[in-house]
Amino acid sequence: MSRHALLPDQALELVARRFAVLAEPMRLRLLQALFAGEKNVTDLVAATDGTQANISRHLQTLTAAHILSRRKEGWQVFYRISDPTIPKLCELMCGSLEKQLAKQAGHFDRK
Amino acid sequence: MSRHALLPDQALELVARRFAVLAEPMRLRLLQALFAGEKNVTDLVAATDGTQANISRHLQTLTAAHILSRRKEGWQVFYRISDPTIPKLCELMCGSLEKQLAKQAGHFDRK
DNA sequence: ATTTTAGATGAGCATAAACGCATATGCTTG
DNA sequence: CAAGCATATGCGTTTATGCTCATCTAAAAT
Repeated sequence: MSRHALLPDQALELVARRFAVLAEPMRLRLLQALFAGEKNVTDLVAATDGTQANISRHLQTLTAAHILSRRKEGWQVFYRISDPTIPKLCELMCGSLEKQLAKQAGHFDRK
Repeated sequence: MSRHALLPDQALELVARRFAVLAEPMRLRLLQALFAGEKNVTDLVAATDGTQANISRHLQTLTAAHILSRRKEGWQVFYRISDPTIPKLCELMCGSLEKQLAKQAGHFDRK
């Protein structure tokens, strides 16, 4: 058994779908806001400067992907990051991007 | 200075765009094929069971994102993974998915 | 030089998803 | 039970992107 068996099509579809959930600036803004901890929808709308309708949809998307979890309290709904690998994933991605940009920037500095 | 400053909109756009590149089953198939090492286009077409035109486009996308690098040798073009964080990223993502699916499966086992 | 083979690219179509607007649901309090 | 606030959702429009078919470029061989 190889350490990295090829994933079947169906699995790749799932992985791709999960990456796609992270491939939206507004959803990344929401995740950033939630890195600090649980927040309700109104706060998230304020923090991300989006419309209530749009934020609500994105929260649904993130929750359906089991990246966020919902908790109702009174008439408010609180969301928090439920998948601990998400922050690491974002950090890795940012690191990769930074290195790449630094290299491109180097093409200008270099004399 | 906080360890996790909020990224500005423009940066989030870049991060989202980079996630989007990984959010395609065919591109993931290509990456999987390339985990084993450098390959030319014909081999990649065979390995992924796609059309030549489509594979070529996806290779462009991955190269433009600085995830792959190109090397021409005679009339062949070889591609290889140039960003070492990509495998880690995929591994993390797969792990996250596995855990999630295992949890869902548990909802059936549990008596 | 012509042919052959590997790879890239342009045009058109189809699908998916994000956004805005309006409206609906659901708690909670008076 | 009525009114009000927090959140969700239906609908239509727009934009982005993947796929196919056909054509094009470039390198190699004859």
